Amino acid sequence: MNYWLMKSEPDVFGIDDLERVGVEPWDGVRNYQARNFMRDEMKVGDKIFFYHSNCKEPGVVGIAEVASKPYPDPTQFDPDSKYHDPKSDPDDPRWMLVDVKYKRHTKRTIPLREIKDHGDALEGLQLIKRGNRLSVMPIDKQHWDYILGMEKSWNL
DNA sequence: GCCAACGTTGGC
DNA sequence: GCCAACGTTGGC
Repeated sequence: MNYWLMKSEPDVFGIDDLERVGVEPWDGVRNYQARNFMRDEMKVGDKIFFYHSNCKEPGVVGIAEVASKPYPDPTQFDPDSKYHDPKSDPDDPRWMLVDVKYKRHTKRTIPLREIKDHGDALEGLQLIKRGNRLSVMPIDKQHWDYILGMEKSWNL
């Protein structure tokens, strides 16, 4: 069992949207490192922190789960999609994705601000490394448990 | 809206 | 293969 964090902008597709649709193909990822995680390492049933980025209060807002094996991102072949990639060969697709399934909202938003305040316990967490821009990243089990524990504690 | 950090592109 | 230019991410 692997643990992940996936970012999404709530203005575009937030945790409420995921709850509404239930399962969502995680399309539009155009970063090789993030793709490699989805293509090579994700397994059905892996746990995901759903993270809101680029918004008023960035942080973990929910739990999701990997719901499919990797398969080619259809938007790469769609000329009308903003994710269209004319250089991708249909016989050897460049971009792969997995389906993501809603599990639940966290009891509260666990803000990035607060996660950073626990930097000692969360040493090595990619999310709080300098200049981090990865939209899909692995999380150590111990970090997963620690952050999950924060959803119930309102004091720092 | 600003801007630092980072990935990608393309000329050479 | 180098690296400057450019575009994007994402916190603040």
